Amino acid sequence: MFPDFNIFAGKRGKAVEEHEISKVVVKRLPRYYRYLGDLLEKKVERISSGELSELMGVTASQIRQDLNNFGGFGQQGYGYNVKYLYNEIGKILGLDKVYNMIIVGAGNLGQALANYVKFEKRGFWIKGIFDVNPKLKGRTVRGIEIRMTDELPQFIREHEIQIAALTLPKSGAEVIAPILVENGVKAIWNFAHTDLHVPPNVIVENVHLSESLMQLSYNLNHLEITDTEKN
Amino acid sequence: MFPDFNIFAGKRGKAVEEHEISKVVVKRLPRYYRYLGDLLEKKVERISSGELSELMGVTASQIRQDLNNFGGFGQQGYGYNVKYLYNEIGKILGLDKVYNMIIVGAGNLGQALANYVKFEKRGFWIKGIFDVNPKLKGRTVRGIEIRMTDELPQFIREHEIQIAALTLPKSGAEVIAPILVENGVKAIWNFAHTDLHVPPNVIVENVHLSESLMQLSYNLNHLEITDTEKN
DNA sequence: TAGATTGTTAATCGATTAACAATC
DNA sequence: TAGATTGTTAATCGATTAACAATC
Repeated sequence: MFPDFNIFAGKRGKAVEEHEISKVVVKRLPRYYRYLGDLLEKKVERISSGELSELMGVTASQIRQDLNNFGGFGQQGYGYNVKYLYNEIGKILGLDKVYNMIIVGAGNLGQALANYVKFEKRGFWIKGIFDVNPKLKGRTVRGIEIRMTDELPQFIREHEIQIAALTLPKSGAEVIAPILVENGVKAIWNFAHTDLHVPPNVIVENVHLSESLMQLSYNLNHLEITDTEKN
Repeated sequence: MFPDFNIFAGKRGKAVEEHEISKVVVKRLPRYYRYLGDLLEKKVERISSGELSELMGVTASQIRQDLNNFGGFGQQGYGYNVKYLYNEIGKILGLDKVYNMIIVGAGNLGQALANYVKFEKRGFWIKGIFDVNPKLKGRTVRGIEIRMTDELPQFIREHEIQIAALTLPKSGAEVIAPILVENGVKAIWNFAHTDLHVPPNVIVENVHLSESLMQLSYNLNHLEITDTEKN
């Protein structure tokens, strides 16, 4: 009754042409990916933008617009094949590839990242952990030896590291970032409380935890009047 | 030569009236706060929207528009007094208050948060750490004892906990969230890979690390053509 | 085929930038 | 006062939502 899965395979040709995708769309893709992954686990085969919109609390229009930035993944009268769409978004996000990654800063946060096994499942391989503190030298986290930061240049080159997570204090991060870039790191996942200055061909993705907590605190203090009055 | 600092004190009256501030403005406030804090440390007394815009890489217009959502903090011909503006944004963000906080999930990430001393400096006091794993019972992190989650209801009530950081796996987080809410927690800092469903008067601030890494990976794979061709 | 739902265009809404009069 | 810079209005730009023809 519903069209065969294979018909989807041919559709991708359409999407090849490149155009700049807005940041806000890119930000929503991982969430689509997560919901589709959950649906896949529940053995859901197909879903319409309407159903997905209800599930995710966004408009169906937005879902269709977002997806059509990358090509026509759906089918009129049918909706979207969950598995196919999941895989396609995975490819768009670059999750079909493998990345060599290091963690610089072996404190609690760095170790938390190192221990987060799921990253490796998604193709992000942690090849090394570095710190400035000589006391940590030689210790291991999940089998990965902690090295000193003076070994960084050689290590990055030898292991073709593309991604570095920076879980150091501000001052350390600012010293280390240029070293990473000089030796070929293409993307920095920055947990330090500072805006790193890097060449335009290097990606910086910031995770500013204290800023996130401040947003929470703002919202806690600015609940809708009707709610604050209830108390 | 420049007007006395005290003249600023009277300006706040203007800002009292309430209107809904857009999410994107609120998101920028902590960054302003960070830059102003840095300027303060450098003993900078005053700054114009033009100078700040250059420092931060945003337009002066945006800075002035953002600030004027909350009132007139500047002075024509002078600019903004750094210390005053820093304090005012702090108040807007609710950083002049004190919050009782717990961490639920004593894994690496939970411990990383517990060890992050700066939160306490900003008024976020960590009163307890909880986990489901009985092996962790009684251990301490930075002097704070790890308790079992069945103690949560009583603890939240007794210590008037307003904020809970959820550093548990998805399934645990979904079970714990309603318990937190029932017992009076007003805001959840959610690190679990799931969208929590809570009543509208409860704040949820999400930190989805894997989604952040996916954004990085997207950007790594979609650099400007000119850059990718260079290689 | 008829019904459902996409892909896409057009309308609306909101956010950013520009411009400038007000004013310190 | 004259110069500088804000606060704010108006213009532009971009993102979201609505609507519907295309089509499976």
